[in-house]
Amino acid sequence: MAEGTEAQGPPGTTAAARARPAAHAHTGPWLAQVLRERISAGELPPGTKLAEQALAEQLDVSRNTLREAFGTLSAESIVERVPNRGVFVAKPEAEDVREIYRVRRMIEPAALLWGELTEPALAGLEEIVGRAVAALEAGDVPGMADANQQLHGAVVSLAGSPTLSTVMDQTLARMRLVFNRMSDAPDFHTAYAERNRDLVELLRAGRREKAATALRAYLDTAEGELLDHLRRWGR
Amino acid sequence: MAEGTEAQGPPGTTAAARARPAAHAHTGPWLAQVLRERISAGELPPGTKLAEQALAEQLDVSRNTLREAFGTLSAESIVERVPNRGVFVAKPEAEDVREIYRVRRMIEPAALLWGELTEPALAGLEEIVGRAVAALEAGDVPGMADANQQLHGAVVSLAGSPTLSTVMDQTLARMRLVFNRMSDAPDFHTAYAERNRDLVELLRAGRREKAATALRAYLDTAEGELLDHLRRWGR
DNA sequence: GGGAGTGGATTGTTGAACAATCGGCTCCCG
DNA sequence: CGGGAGCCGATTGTTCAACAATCCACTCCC
Repeated sequence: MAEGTEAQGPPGTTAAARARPAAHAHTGPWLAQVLRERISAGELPPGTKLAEQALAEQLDVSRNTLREAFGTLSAESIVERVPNRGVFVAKPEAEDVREIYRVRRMIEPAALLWGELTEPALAGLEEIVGRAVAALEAGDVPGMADANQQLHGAVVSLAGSPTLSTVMDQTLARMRLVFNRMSDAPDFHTAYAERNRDLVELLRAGRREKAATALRAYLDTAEGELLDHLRRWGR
Repeated sequence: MAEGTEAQGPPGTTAAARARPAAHAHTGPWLAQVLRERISAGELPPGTKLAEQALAEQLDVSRNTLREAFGTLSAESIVERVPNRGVFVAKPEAEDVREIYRVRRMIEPAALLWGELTEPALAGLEEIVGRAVAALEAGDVPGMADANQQLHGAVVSLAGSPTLSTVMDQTLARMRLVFNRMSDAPDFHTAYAERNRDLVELLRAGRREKAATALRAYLDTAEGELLDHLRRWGR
């Protein structure tokens, strides 16, 4: 998994320089996306220092442009900026986990209660649940994690609000950081596939309040387990 | 209200250069804040083009630093960046108003339903309502607008989540842009002071579901009126 | 009168320079 | 031998100046 999917390549004509959208258009956002992917993928684990000069020449962009990308990522809490010290890949603590779940406990049930339950949206949710169950039976843990995140993202998208979907995406990115912190990630998602299925069935039946309540309980226990594992395993 | 509160002054020794936090620490965020205030205050009305070179020398910062501030503001949807064309003060259209209310209709009632109703929080809400009523009786329209925004911000802060509070702050900033678009702002807020009072009373009585439902209805009508006025007066 | 072509202005990006600050090292002193 | 003050190198924060790419408006030609 080292080549092919990753858009490696800066503007210049040097080393690994290919597949960049265009020379004179948005290198900043492109760069931010590259870093996002590398961080989510687990290389650049939490706590890693991102030195400006080194990274700039490795990615073959100017220090200025790299700085712009840092600004974006720091606004997303994916990266932490310490004045005069540098930027580091965010290293979520217990408080960060609590904040993540505070957000999720608000916007996910809200979307269930008040979002627009169109037929295609419901079908989409069921499709995702199907994939999660398939991954479960195949023992494909990363696949389950993926499907799980997609499901919760799809739930929020019921609200029909790009703003809230963005917030949820960023929150899920922070979740990935939390998982990256725990080197031995137990199969957190195994137990949740079933819960997700029940959730979508409640939605299909139109029982929104019940679904919202169940989701809140679900998020409560998930937060608790995560905090436990963080206490025991996370440094 | 032209001097004293505004932190005018860049790094150099030139013209209006005073009261800057520190030379070698965060001019970017400081600059973003200056622009935010100028935009919210109504100078730099929606649609204004923010030319890099002109603004840079007027504020006595480098074009690079100004660019960083633009990045921040564009992430907040306060400013719109058009590639190779420049940045403009955001000019909210009907769709933007709908998006604003989609967000508010989710997170405000959610905070009412599931936020933590501490005694000091309730007292804070009541205090804001008091100020709004006072402003109403004094005919102080800007004061009412202020209190109104503060109230809704305080509602969301019941969720206890910095992330959601930030989202709400940015959403309220976009609301201010909408009002700035409508040169003849009628007394939108007059009718809402009373509704706000009822809302807080319901909360005090512990009737959260009722409060949430009322707030959603409130937001619906507010959105409708805003869209009407935008159709008739906007542009 | 309408459309292609051209010139000027503005943005996107880079590179290098300098000041400020931090961390670690050495050296001195008790 | 231990501990703290002071210095040095490395990194970050900010600015300046240059160049390429793009767009807008104007002119000119048909």
